[in-house]
Formats: sequence, structure tokens, C-alpha cells
Amino acid sequence: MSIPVREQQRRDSWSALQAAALDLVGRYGFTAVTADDIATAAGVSRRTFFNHFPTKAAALFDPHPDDADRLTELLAEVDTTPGLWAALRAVCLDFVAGYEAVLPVRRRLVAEDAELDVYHRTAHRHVGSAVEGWTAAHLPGDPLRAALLAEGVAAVLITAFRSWQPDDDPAVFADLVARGFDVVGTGLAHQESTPP
Amino acid sequence: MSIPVREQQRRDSWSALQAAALDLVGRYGFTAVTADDIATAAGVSRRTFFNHFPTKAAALFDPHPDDADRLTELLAEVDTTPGLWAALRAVCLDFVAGYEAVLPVRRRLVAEDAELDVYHRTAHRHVGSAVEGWTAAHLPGDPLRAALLAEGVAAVLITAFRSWQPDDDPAVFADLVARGFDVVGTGLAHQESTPP
DNA sequence: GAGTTGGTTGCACTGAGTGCACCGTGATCG
DNA sequence: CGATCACGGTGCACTCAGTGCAACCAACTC
Repeated sequence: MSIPVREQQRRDSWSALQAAALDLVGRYGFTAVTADDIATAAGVSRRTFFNHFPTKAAALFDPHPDDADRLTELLAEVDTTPGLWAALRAVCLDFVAGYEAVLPVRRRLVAEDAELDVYHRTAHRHVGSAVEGWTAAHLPGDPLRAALLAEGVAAVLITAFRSWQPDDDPAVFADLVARGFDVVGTGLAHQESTPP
Repeated sequence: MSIPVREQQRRDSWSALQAAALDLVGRYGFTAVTADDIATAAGVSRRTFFNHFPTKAAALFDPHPDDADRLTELLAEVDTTPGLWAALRAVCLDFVAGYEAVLPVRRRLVAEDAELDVYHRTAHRHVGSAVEGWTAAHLPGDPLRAALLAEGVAAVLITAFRSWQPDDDPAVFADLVARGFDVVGTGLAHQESTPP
């Protein structure tokens, strides 16, 4: 527990703000809640809100700094011998395991507000850009393919997120991600006919 | 020439606003240009600007209504016997042919401003959502696959857009789209090693 | 204990986006 | 043809997101 007091205070504010944002916006809707409301509910000033988040939407969707670190860690450690796509599949399935808690709230918000749908795509693209650095390092001679891998990962995650329905079990989400990775890994041009 | 005067006026305002937006923002940057500036340059009022576009970014990236119509037309007419992915490939290559004119400006704007990068993804997703209706109709028994096809198309287009460099010939863009379709169609899990 | 650093705060300001009432002209109908 | 309607444009006033700046205070450093 060697976290300095300063750092701890900072993390507390961050968490309080995101929690307040998810709570209030989840109850009253995105447009009905102001940045001021969220800050007040979190016990800080409006100005502090914008010190932590560049945007109201960011307060809802930005990943916890620890999670971002965990992703790069997973990427650094994963075994790539079965292939890059298989490695990315494993990393993402591991990564989204802790995601199920916030899934229902966020899924509903994205369905309700178009602006949030837009931002949500970028949030998944935070994952994508971390992946992009990794693929670029592993495919130095083929930047187009590296970019397609990263964008493909984001596409699978976004599709899983959108395909998951609010009355589904949160565990279904991981299954959707796995199936998405399989389909895109096999190739979107293949097996187009489904069994009856 | 059976366009009513009202409709013609409306289209004129739309085009004047988008042209002014691309011109001014291209020259002075996104944040330095206000909605008021754009409206004035287009010869209309600020209020009219927001009657046509919901957002400043929308004025730069929203597709011309005619283009949107053309896409659904292409989708309705395309031959699907070689497979859905091949059909989508053909439609997109056809569709992006007229895109090369605005490519340099938009590419530069996206690189300069993060907010525009976000919006640009939604603009490509306008294509994606049109595609989604089409794929859903062709794959009634497999909504996940239908969604993945639509999101895959958007991923290819976005990647091509981002991979295209300002000093490239605009024609290279179509080539990037074609190669993207081939890679994702074959499967991102395949042929990961590049020839030396 | 003196000085520095960094999170928090209040204040004032710009500009995006919206609701509303009004105006003028093209479309419609008796 | 004339009355009426529909609809795009406009001006005004308002809320609120987001930012720069100066100040404050508690935590860290030496």
C-alpha cells in the first residue's frame, strides 16, 4: 500500500466522479444531467470535473487508468506463437471479463443517446489504439495489415456490445466477443450461408 | 429538371454551408472557425446553419443527401451471387470513386483535431448503417454476422482513410479499400507473415 | 521550518446548440 | 385569380459545455 496521499486523492476524485456520472445519467438521462450536477454529487467543484474529464461523455466511458495499464500488460505478456489474431482474441476475452459490471448501464445509455453512441466507439478505440501500437511492432513491414487488425478488434468489440441485449446475461457478452473474433478471423467472405 | 424551387433553395443552402465549412476550417482550423463565420461566409444566418446541420462537425462530414441515395441504390442493384462480401466490396469501390475530391481536406482535418476524428468515424458509419439494413435483410437468421459485416465494411473504410497519406495520389485510396476488403474477407487470422 | 509541487476552487469568458415567435415567399385549392 | 397554407430563413434570448487564469492549501522535499 505504498500509494502517496496525493495520488490516492486524485484517484478518489476520479472514481467518485465516474460513479456519480453513471448513477445520475443512468437515472435521469444524459441531457437532463449537467456537469455541475455530477460534480456536486461527487462532492467536488465543477471545475474539478473538467480537470479529470475533457468531456461529459468521457466521465461515463473513459476507462479506469488501472484498466488501461492492465491491457498493455496483457499485450506485453501474451504468447504470439499461435498467431497475432489468436493472441488478440485471448487478450480481449481476458480484458472484458471485468467489464460486465458496467455493461447494462452503458448499453442502455448508448441506445438512448446518439452522441453517446459516437463517444462509445472512441472508447472502444482506446483499446484499438493500444492494440495498434502492439500490432505495428509485430508487423513492421505491413502497416495496412497492422491497422486492420486493430480496427478489426474494435469492430468485434463494438459489435458484441451492440448485439448484447439488456435482458441478456452479462456473461453472454464474452461469448459474443469470442464468436466475433472467430468470424472475422476466419474471414467475412467465408461460410455465408447459415445452417437452417 | 423537375426540382421544385423550395427544394432547390434548400439544397443550395446545404451545399453553400458545407463548401464554406470545408473552405474556412481547411484554412484556419476547426476551433478557430465559429458556426457564425461559416454561416456568414455561406450567406445565411447562424440559425439557418443549425437548421441544416446538428453540429459544426456535421457540416464538414455529413454526406450529401444525393450520395446517401446513391448508396442504397447501389446496394439494391448489386449482384449477390458471388457472395455478400464480394458484393459489398464492389459497391464500396464504386461508391468511393466520387470521394476523392474531398479526401485531402478531410484527411488533414481528422489528423489535426481529435473531435473530428471521432465524428469522422460516425460519418463512415452512416455507410455502415445503410449496409447494416442490407445485410440484415440478406442474413435474417444470423444477426451477429450481419452486424459484423456492416462493422467490417466501416472498419475497412476507416482504415483506408487513415492509411492514405496526404502526399499520396487520391487514386491510392481506392486501392487501399480494395486491399482492405481482401484482407478482411480472407480472414485476419490468415497469412500473418509478410514476404521479406 | 522554508520552499516547492500539485490538486482544488471561483470567476469570467467564448461559443455550441435550442426553443420560440415572426416574416416572406412558393405551393395549393376553391 | 385570390385566399390560405406550408415551409425555409431569421432574430432573440437562453442554457450549458469547455477553457484560461489566478489564488489557495495541504502534501512532499530538503
